[in-house]
Formats: sequence, structure tokens, C-alpha cells
Amino acid sequence: MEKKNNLSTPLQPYESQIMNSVDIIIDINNKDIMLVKRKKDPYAGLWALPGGKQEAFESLQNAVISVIRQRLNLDAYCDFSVFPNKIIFNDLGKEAELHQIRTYDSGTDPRGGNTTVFAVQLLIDKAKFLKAVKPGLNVDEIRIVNKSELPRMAFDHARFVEDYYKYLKPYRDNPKTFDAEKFEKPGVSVDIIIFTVRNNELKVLLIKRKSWPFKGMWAIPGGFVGIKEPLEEAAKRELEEETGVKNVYLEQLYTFGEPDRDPRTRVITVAYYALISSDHLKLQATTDAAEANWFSIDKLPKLAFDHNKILASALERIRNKVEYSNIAFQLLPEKFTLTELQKVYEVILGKKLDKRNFRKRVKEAITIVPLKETKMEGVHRPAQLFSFKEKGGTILKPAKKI
Amino acid sequence: MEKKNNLSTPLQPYESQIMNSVDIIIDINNKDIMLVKRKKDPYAGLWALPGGKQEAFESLQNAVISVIRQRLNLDAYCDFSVFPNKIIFNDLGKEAELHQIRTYDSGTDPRGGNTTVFAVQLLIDKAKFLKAVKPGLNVDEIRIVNKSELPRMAFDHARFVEDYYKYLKPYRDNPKTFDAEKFEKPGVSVDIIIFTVRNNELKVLLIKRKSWPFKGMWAIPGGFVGIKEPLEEAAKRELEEETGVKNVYLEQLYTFGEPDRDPRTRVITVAYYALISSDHLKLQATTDAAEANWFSIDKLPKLAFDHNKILASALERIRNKVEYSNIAFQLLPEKFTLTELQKVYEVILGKKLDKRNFRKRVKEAITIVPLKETKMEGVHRPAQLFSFKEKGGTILKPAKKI
DNA sequence: TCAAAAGTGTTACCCTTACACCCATGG
DNA sequence: CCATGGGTGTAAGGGTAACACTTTTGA
Repeated sequence: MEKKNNLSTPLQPYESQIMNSVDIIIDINNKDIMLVKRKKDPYAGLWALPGGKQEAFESLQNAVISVIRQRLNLDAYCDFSVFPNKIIFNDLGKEAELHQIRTYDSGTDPRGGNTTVFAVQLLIDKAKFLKAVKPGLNVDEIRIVNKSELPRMAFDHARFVEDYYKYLKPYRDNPKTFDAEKFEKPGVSVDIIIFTVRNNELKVLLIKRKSWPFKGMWAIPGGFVGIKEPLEEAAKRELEEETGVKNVYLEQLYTFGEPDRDPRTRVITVAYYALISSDHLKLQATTDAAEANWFSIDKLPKLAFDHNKILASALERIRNKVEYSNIAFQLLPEKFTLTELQKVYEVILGKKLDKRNFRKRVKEAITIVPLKETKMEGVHRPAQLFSFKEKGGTILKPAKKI
Repeated sequence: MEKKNNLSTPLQPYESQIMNSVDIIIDINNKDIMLVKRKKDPYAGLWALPGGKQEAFESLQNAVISVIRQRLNLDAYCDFSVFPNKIIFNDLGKEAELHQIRTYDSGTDPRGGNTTVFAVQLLIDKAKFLKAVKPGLNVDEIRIVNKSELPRMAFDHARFVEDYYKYLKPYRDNPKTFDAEKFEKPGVSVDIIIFTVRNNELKVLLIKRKSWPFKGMWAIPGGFVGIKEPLEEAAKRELEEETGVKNVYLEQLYTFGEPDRDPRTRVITVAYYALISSDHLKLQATTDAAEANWFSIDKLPKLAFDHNKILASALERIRNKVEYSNIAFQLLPEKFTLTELQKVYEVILGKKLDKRNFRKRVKEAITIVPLKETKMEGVHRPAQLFSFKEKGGTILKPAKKI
């Protein structure tokens, strides 16, 4: 980076009032943490890590020392040129390890600036330490709490502490103390195969990948599952993001988890498929350069990842399911003609059906009702419109049994 | 080291004109480093790490991306919310690891401000990389040098690199790096519902939980998926651990991922079901105090987690599937009588079947062949033994169609 | 000779499938 | 009046389901 050390250079015009700060995790016996209760806003009355501003000419380490002196009234002392990682507490007759942990940027703070978290690792009797510290500047109270029983904390301090114990501390510690139960986890995503029927073709929505891997290739839309998000919620969210449609038929298909299916990292994907009627669609047919497009299932491009396999699996499922359930109705608008319904079945099954047999079967099933309206389209007799009476049920008899 | 914060220069009129910055160690194959030759003062003509200012509202990571784009003309891309420590280089078709190394304060800069050093760890052919980069803003030339043959460098960059290799990199080399785990991921497990038929009952294997949560309750056997382990492998591994049986029929059932289904943490479980013949069983009926036991599916206890739901789902699946596939054969020994086969169907479907119809249907299907042996059991006529001719196929006609 | 399970065919009926002609409309 | 798709019924055939008696064995 460019650091101007030419001091005669005129100063920059005032741009922003960035403030950097330090926060200190005072780690006592690798078990407890010292917290201070804030006297002033923001977060007055809440517990926090001791911390403070780094002055313009101050090093980070000196900022740490200042905080310890001001907030805790402890006579901390150091000689960083000799022992860069030691802090000596004169009142306690002890020395502590000082480690820089990580720098966080203040995502939402309009003042910008970064916060660097330090850890002061101290081995000492808890009571003795509590006796030595006295609440200082803007500190109401001082407390030592167990690391697994943290109170609600100001700013992102809970996260800082969590990161420290979870990821960063073990490296600083003896490597052998690394938490063995913290094993590596795969990522979990959902992919949604979105089917619709248009122009007498079964179509599926694909999106063009914008980045490596498989940049420029078409892929099934999907995304990662939030840590507290139910799988189906995640699928619905992705579906709505892509199509703007809510309340559609959505069903889990299969979970694909080959270790190398994503070259970035291990990603297990739970595939869902959705059926939406083309009249609900926001995204209509688009140009070839578009980022998302509908593809006829018999004119599919080569897809990214194992998406061809996933899509084939979805196709098989929908073809099976259409024969013994009423999912085909999901692909139709609210009012539809029997010919339209038949077309949906034909398109999904990929073969012609007999008109009279089809109508007989459909009418035997009580799930649809004729409306008083008809639909005029083209130069021929108008068609009777129908709608669904119920969502559940099947328009077919139960499967045969052994 | 000690940094003097009482500089001889007079204080600036503004309280702070702090500028934070990032510097990037582009670590190629853990051997070489990419350097840029500075076009402008200070240090014009000297080699340096690529770096630049962190804007007031910019995160540190985004500052890194900006530098790579501006100085090296590389199409770097990232999605920190998903892969917090990955950078994707579209031009290279490669991804790199991004790690925060350390924050240095600028001892000599009157404006204060800190420099955070990042490492971009990239595995790529040197020549290919050199071909892709082009000197950008304020960069005269780009070079890749061996880490042990560094030229004289601007600012404190030589020290940054030294610290990186000497102290900081080893921690980051640990595969369980901080950033990789920053994005919280759910755990992924497999559960296996193991069915068998014995004593004319459909039974399922359950294990008694030895620890919190649900200590002492019965649960479906399962375990976590290894980071490089295919899902089905994991299921097979668990299955073999519990039963000692290999090469059994195993099928994925459904993936359960409610956020609160495991009180410990978010765990998404991919459920499988297995059908094994009771003659293969190592684990025979055991006492009530045992850690694993077979339970008749109509005498199930209340299970841990959402395992009752999972089991119900498996039962539904097996009942459906038995009607249009030959999975029932998986529950029988190699040689079996037709009555035994019929019992399996009856037990799974939970109802009596007609003997003559059943046999007619089975014999129409070509998947079984009569043996020359018979089976004598009890005081009655001996029964003809059969075996499977093929594993695939169905003993039933295809399902009816619309 | 008796109990217990193995083994064997036929029929009625329902569901599936194949098939052809008239109707309503706009141009 | 004609092209176009909407709308309707029947009959043959195949699969399903209901049903009862003989055979073989050991006690």
C-alpha cells in the first residue's frame, strides 16, 4: 500500500472521520472472560469487552495498554521492542500474553474504521484479579464470567468472543488443545427445478452462471441454506427470488452429495422441484443473452455441476408422479379447459393421450368442477372452462396392488 | 516492537484524518510472491506488495478485491456471505484462499491509520498467472519472485512478508482455518432405518442414546458425514457398524432439516432406509438393557429427535415401494419359500393376501426360479424353495396410467 | 387319522384401451 | 361452407379379485 511518509505533503481535504479502535478479550485461565458494564451510550448498561479508540498517532498495542489502564485502573506495562507479546501487570505481579486476534471492519458504522481484537491471556486466581481491578473511565462495573455463559453484549462483541474461542484461539494456544469435536462441515444448498408448461412444451428455468466455476454455463437456480432456515423455506425463498411467485407446489426431490460435485468445496444440495402455471410468471421468454431463461426439456444445454443429472431425476419424478397424483393441475391457471389439461399431461409424459378416455377419467375424479364460462380461442367452438374443487386427492384410482 | 507515538511533527488541525489500507501477499504455490513496481512516489520504482486504501464504507475484504482489480487488472470475484475466504479469479478459472494475516499500525505516518495484511493463496502455474495479469493503476511492472529471493521493498513490506512466512502462515496453513469456518454451516448427518422381517413381523433396528440430548431414549442409528465422504458411503458405513452386514439394499428416503430438530445445533439429516434379511443378521434379539435392539413397527417406543416422523416416512415409502418393485426380496434369505415371500408382503402391507393370486402373480414375473430343494419345517408337506434370478425388474405390472 | 401348511384353476367383473362422428365458431 | 378444435359413447379384452379343495408330512 502507499503510505505517504513525505511529511511535507499537504494534508488531504477532510473526507471522513474514520475511527479505529481496539477491543480486548481478557482471557483468564482459559476459562473466563472479563467484561465491563458500559456507562454511556451506545449500549449503556450492557456488558462489553473493554475497548477504546486508537488515537491517531498511537500504535495498536499502545491502544491496548491505554484501555487497560483507563478502563480497569490496572498498572499495565510493556516493552514491545523487547517482548512484543508480553504485558506486565505490576499490581498483580504477573505477566500476560498479548495476541492480536483479528481486525473487523465496522459494516454499518457510518464513521467507518476498523476494530482490532486483542487477547490478553492471563493465568491468575479469579478473586485476586477482581480485587485488583477497579471500574475506570465510562465503566460501571466489572465482572468475570465463564466463557460459555456470556451475557448479552454490546456491538459485535459476542461474535468476537465466539470467533476467538471457536477458531482463533486454538492456533495461538498449544496446537494440541485444538477442539477435536469441531470438525469440518460441508456446505448445504438447495436447488430448485422450476417446471412450467408453455407453448405445449414442458419447460424448466435455468440461470446463467456469472462466475467460476462453470462460468457462462446454465445451471439450476439455487442457493445456500441459512443457518436457522428450514430447508423448504430456503427453497421457497430461492424460488420466489427467481420467479416472484409464491404459494406454488414444491416438493423435495433428492439430496445429492458427491464430494466433488462442486469444485469449490464440499456442497451437499437438497434438490426440490416446483410446478408453476405459466400465467403466474413474471419472467417471460427472454433473449439468449439473458441471465435466466426457460428451456424446453428436450432442448437442454449442458449444465453446470451435476445439474443434468439432477434435472433428469426431477423429470423422472414428475413423470411418475403425474400418473398417480394431481400435480399436473399445479401447472395450469385457475380456469382451464380440458384440452389444456390434457396437453399438460401429454407434454409431461411425452406422448399423445386419447381425448375421450382422458375426459372420462378426469370427470370420474371429483376434483374439478365446470364453470359457467367458456373460453373462445381461434376459429372453432368455445371450450368449457373448469376449476379445481380441491387441492388434494387424485384424479386416478389407487395403484394396483400385489 | 515499540512504536513511538510522540512524533516530532505538530499535531494536525483535524482530530483525525486516518486512512486504513490493505496490503496483499499473493502467495503462489506456497513458493513465490507476486510484487508490483511502484509508478509513483513514495518509493517510486521500488517493488512492493499490491495494496491500497480502504474506503470509508468499504469492508476489508472488498478493499482487497478492489486492489486486485485495479492494480492487477484481474477479474476477481467473491461472495463473502457464502464463501468468506474464497476469491474467484474468472480469467484464471481458479479460486484462491483469502486470509487476514495481521494488522500493522503505521508508526511513521502522521495521519495514523492501520494496514491490514491479507494473503491470497493461489495454486496455479506461474507463467499462466503472469500472462493473465496486466499492470494497472500506478503499477509499472509485475513480477513473481521466490519467497527467499525478495528484492528491496517499499514501506515495511519486507517485514510483512517475513512475518507471514515466519510466524503467521503456519497457523493459516492449518486446514481448519478461521475464515473457512466463519460462515456458519449446518451439520450434515445420515440416519438409516434398518428394516428386517422376523417372526412374521416387520422390525426396525434402534439404538439407545448414551448421552444428551434424549439420553436413554431409543433412536434411529446414524452419524455425521465425513467431509470427503459421499452420502451413501456414510450411510453404508453406519449400517455396517450397526449390523456388520454389507451389500444390502439401501435407498435414500428424504432429507429432514428443520432448524430445531436437534437441540445441540443445526443438523440436517439425510435419511436412508435399508432392507436386510434376518439370516444375515449378526445382532440377534437382545435383552431389554441392550444398546441396540429390534422393534416391531407396531410396538415402537417414543423416539429421540424427530425420529418417529422419519420412521413413519420410511414405513410409508416401503409400503408404497413394495407394491411396484421387488424390494421385498431383499428381506429374504437366498433360498426362500413362496409362503415366506408372501409373509413379507403381508407384514409390510399390514394385511392378508390371497395365496393363489399371490403365487400366480409371482410366477408370471420371471425374477424367481424354483430350486431342486425343498424345505421341511413343522408337521406338514415340505415347501418348494426358490431363489432370485435377477436383482432388477418388478414382479408387478407397471402402474396404471392416465 | 389328524393337524397343519403346501400347492393348484376358474370365473365374474371392472378397468383400460381403441375407435368415429357431430358441434360451435369466425372467416 | 369450410377449417378448426370442442365435445361425446361403446365394445372388446385383459387384468384383478374372490373363492375351495387336494397333497404331503410327522405325530
